[in-house]
Amino acid sequence: MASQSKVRYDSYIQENQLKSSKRRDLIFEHILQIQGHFTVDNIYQEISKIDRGIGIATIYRTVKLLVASGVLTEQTFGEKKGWFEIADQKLEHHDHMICTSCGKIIEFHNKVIESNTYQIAKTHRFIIYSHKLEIFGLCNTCQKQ
Amino acid sequence: MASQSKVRYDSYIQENQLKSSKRRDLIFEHILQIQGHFTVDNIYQEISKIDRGIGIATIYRTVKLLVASGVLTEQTFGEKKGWFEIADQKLEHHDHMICTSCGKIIEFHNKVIESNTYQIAKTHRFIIYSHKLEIFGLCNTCQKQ
DNA sequence: TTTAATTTTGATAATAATTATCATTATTAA
DNA sequence: TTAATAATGATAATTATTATCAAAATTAAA
Repeated sequence: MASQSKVRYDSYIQENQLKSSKRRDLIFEHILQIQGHFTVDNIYQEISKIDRGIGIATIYRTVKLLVASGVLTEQTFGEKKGWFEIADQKLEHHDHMICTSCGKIIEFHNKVIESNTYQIAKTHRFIIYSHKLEIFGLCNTCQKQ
Repeated sequence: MASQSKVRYDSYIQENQLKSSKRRDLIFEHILQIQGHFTVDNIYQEISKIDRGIGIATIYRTVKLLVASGVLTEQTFGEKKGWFEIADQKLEHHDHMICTSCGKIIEFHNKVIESNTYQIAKTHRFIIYSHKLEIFGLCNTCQKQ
């Protein structure tokens, strides 16, 4: 259900006494359809086709709002720009394997890594807000070429 | 021993038929003294005090060379700029816990996480070049405030 | 040790991603 | 319908980084 994102989006707007707007709603709806990871520019290119006059600043503002409201999470994947994706719908966290040759991103989840991550934080009396494991290397397809 | 870095530095220069230079050597020697993580600007500020006329472009170039030669590794720590540190001298990889309040970086190593990382890559027939686990949150000191 | 080829350098322009500014437009509650 | 305030697009500003280029430094050869 996409409704978890919707609740987060609506609540955030309500709780911060923001006003609604057609363009922000359009961006939100569009992002919900996206599978996988994307950049601000990706969305800007796509939405520009539908809504001719939209400015990139609005995309930046909306994506920032969606991160603040918990709808999206941001990563850098070692690059110096933001990559976004829909926040985990379930409670299960996932990590990423990034192919440095073709850019493919493979998601995975590992319970052992997960529990050890929490364990090590506890040892250091560290409160976890978020965590990410990134593996860079060659995917199976690229190895063959 | 700092000699592992020295070997890497010298070999890289030799193998790429580069010329030696006083300023590059100065930056290299200076970086070897640094404990922990730093940015290009950190080094630029410090070296400027010793060598008045050095340009920031030379720092960028040298740091890039040091990464290419394996003396340094680069991370982003979720920010959109590069953070550097001396590459692991031992074979043991380490990860980072970053306090989002004070910026403190705690290093740690966990064998179970490590082996599971390699295991999951194997499952996906993925060849690992590098990997990094970052934990963001509140350090013990900041929790008390 | 002069020369010639090549690399390194600093200054600065260019680029990329993002944020800030500001006048105009849209939304909403009264 | 209006008054207050938020949202928007255009664009300037900012930050981190890379590219360009003429001058200086280095090195190998004569």
